[in-house]
Amino acid sequence: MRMSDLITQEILRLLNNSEMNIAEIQRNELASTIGCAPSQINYVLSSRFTPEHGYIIESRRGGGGYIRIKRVVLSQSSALMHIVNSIGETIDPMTTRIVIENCLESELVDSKTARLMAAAVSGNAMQSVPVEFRDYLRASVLKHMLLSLI
Amino acid sequence: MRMSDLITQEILRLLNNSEMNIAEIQRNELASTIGCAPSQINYVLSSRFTPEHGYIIESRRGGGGYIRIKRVVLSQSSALMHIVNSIGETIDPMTTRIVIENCLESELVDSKTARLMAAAVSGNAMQSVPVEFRDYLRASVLKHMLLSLI
DNA sequence: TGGTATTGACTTTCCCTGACTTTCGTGTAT
DNA sequence: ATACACGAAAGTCAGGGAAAGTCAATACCA
Repeated sequence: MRMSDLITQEILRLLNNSEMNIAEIQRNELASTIGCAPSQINYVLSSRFTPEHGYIIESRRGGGGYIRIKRVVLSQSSALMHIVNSIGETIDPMTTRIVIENCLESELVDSKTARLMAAAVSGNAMQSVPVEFRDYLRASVLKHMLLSLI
Repeated sequence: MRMSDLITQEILRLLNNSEMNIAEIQRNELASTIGCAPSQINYVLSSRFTPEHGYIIESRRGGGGYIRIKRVVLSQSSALMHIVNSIGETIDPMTTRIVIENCLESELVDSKTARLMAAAVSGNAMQSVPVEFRDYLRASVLKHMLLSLI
């Protein structure tokens, strides 16, 4: 059994025990009970509990710090998941516009949210990064925004 | 529960009990009822009740001294404009978090919108662009999103 | 042999305290 | 009245400890 699997298992166990689908851990504590390097926890989180996998992570450093893993529950959100999964590594402005309009028409988002997302990935907003990165960036930002709605 | 959270809670309670959005405390007294060093109060004030967060502090030393915390309420659009203007060419992740939390606390945006914006400018979303561009990008995206709300 | 795991060193963020400083009000001597 | 002393607040700052984050190097497979 690999360590990363043990960690994954433990986090899933915590999530299943939680009504709210929230697991809150202390990194060092979990690392020592499992017996691995603390940073291994980060590896597992960033490789298996990403937004694409349907999880949201938030954390806090310092005394009394924590890492909170939220599992996203699939319901109406499966449609959003589907859209997210349909977006590849990159996306051009035109397709982006279409995706957002589709979300609006299918009432997955309201018009205010649609405008917000459009603003976030607009050409203007991205002028500060070189052209060759923009399609990657747009895809990533768009996906993260959509997942945050779940 | 961390001390800083207790202090924060107490100040917010006082603010909510006040018609005028003003909380007046005596530093040493509050510190001793909560059970912390007096300077801890200053820490909390300077880390969580800053103008950035929408608060104004005034105080007086000596006998009968006090600390007065005022919560500022602005009209929505002017508050948003103010925030946008306060964001420079670049913005780091921590400040970003504060700005978004501030918007949330002052009810300029709802929690869903806050999450969306946070997702859009998250480190994860920006991993596709080189580090040296990220602070510029974050500032630009954030400002565009906020302006879209007006 | 190329992707996945794992580690450890280093960094950053956050919390908390205590020693010291500054400011303010008040009482007192002149 | 004036000046001064003293006590009672709040302010500042350096430092230490506790936690999480990052990253590059290495080890381990299929």
